[in-house]
Amino acid sequence: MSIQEVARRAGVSVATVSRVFNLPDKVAPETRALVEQAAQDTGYLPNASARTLRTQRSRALGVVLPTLVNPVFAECLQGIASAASAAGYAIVPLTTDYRLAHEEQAVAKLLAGNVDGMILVVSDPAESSALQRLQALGHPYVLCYNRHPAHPCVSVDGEQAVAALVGRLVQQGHRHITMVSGQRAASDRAQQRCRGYAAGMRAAGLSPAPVLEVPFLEPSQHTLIEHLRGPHRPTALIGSNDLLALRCLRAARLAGLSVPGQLSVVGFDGIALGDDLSLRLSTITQPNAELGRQSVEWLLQALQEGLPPPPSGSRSLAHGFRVGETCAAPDIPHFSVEVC
Amino acid sequence: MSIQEVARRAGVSVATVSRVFNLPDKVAPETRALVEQAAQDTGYLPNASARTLRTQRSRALGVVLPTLVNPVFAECLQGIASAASAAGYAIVPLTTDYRLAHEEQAVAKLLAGNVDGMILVVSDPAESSALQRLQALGHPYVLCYNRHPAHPCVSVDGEQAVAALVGRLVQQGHRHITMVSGQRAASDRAQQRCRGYAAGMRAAGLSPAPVLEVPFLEPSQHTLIEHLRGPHRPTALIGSNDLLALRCLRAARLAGLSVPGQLSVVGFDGIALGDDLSLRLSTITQPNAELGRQSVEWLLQALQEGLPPPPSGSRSLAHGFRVGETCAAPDIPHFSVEVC
DNA sequence: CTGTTAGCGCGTTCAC
DNA sequence: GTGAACGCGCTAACAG
Repeated sequence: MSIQEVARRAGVSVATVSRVFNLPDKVAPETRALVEQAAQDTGYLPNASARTLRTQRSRALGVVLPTLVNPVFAECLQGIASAASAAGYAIVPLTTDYRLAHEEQAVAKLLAGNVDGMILVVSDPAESSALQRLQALGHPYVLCYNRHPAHPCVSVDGEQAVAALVGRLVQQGHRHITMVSGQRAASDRAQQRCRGYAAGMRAAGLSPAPVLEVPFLEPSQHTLIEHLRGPHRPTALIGSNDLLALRCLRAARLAGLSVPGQLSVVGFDGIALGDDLSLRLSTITQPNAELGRQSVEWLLQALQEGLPPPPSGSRSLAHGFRVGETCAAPDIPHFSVEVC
Repeated sequence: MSIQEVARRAGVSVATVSRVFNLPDKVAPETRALVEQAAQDTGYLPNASARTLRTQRSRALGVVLPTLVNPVFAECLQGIASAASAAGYAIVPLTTDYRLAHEEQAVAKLLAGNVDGMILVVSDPAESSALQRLQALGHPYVLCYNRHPAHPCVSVDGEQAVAALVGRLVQQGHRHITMVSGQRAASDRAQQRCRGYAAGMRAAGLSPAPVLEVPFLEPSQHTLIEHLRGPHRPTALIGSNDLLALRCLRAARLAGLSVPGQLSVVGFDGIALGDDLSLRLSTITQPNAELGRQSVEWLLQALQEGLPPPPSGSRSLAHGFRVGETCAAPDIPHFSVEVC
């Protein structure tokens, strides 16, 4: 079922068949009908590889993500997938499991795979050799979630969001707020959120506590519980992402603390699942699917214009705040008593 | 950076360059080194489309899933992705949003996209015209999660799993158990699980209650809460999937029932997130990533052998049971008193 | 409006 | 062990 066969059956040349599929109005209605009929009969579908080889466009986008197991990225990929699909593009996702080496491999594979462009979530744009390669090659790409002045990014300002959140918590009566993060410097996002925490605390006239680092990949509540039982027990915990916030909630329970009475917990990400929990997770929400969608749209637009998306076109999407049920004024402001 | 360029720089013919990449031992070590050097210098990567066009193999697998937002499928896709990647295959995922029409479109797109084979999760194999098409074409594919004698499937026996679960609940003292499902007949999986419920109840000498259908896509607790406040309040709820179970948990809270004291809740799927909740979700676990992995392996093996995976090769993977913290013996067996 | 033809980059016979 | 040449299926110039 090649174009040849269809041409033969329709009694026309291959060029005409090609036109019917690519420039339909350049062909007479009658012949077009003829060709379409023949195509129907044979179940003909233009061969993507041949078309790609000839046009040098694959209509495929590469996507590089840390993992699909974190719903944030699954939601984002869903946004990417539907936007791409709507535009007639296929996507080729590759996950890195947060490993730097995998980032490079992924980019190499996609480059060899003839994708027209790539959307990636890297752990840290500043450290990524894969990105340098892309940039050097002039290959079109957009970063998603990442923020860096030298790269085209679609992201949310996590620093400002967390700073604002801290202000909100302070206004609610919280004074002892701990930031909980995954492995230090694991990602630029985590770093930015931690910076926002520090900035927010200082803006409120409080001194930032050290960031509590917990192993993100293995599910260990140990560090958290210890911290919650320690002498400097906070009244609020900010999870650097929603998955960490969930872990905080569990740690609170294991430590015998009531939420949000004795301990408030707030996350960051706005995964859909958080809204369906027994206690709806309070969190800073990101428009995850929309981040993906806009990345696709920008990338496709750039492809059409023939040059890679410029860093100067980077955009920040607005975050939101889901009030939820895991955050409230502290029951007994046991520390603020001293302050007053 | 085509094969031509490399050949020129290495002072050999294109055929030799090709051999270096495909049949390395068919070329003299010295010339090979020469070519490899030239390839390094130019950053040459064999063009995937040209190779596909020539060999009629794309080394790409299509994947059709309902959605990525349900972690079950995200976990499965992760398994598919890593297995495929390890074998040197790319994947092209397409989501259907549980829409039958999208299933056909997805299959059509993948067919046109020259994938070597497909892995799909359809809503119901018996009703799927997309599958018929695949089968008629003799195109290699494997169903994942679905179960149907006429198709090659990698799945878990949900019917038996739920039946066993009911037995377990009864043994714990539960007599009034309600099955909670999404839109009726939404999927063969849901149907099988409901059958398992009925079978389990009858095996325990109890009469199955009508399945409680709740709108799965919109988050509405209304139906559930009403049921929990009704005269025939059950002591245990079985969610047809983990997301529904989470909703049950929330409904319990809104209805003022304690879990697992007044109400036990058990899910089905074993999503990773369930294990990280304040109350660890009790659930029937499926090896989601493994389901994906095995689908890939079977499919690739079949591709190598040159014929589509046969329905007779279908395999059931073992399920597990996560004890969790949302299921226990009923506090006050208020109904079973009458029974005794 | 339609047909002829030349490659896109590669793998694979065949000679040598 | 290596090279020359053909064709995978398609699109884009160019003729007509």
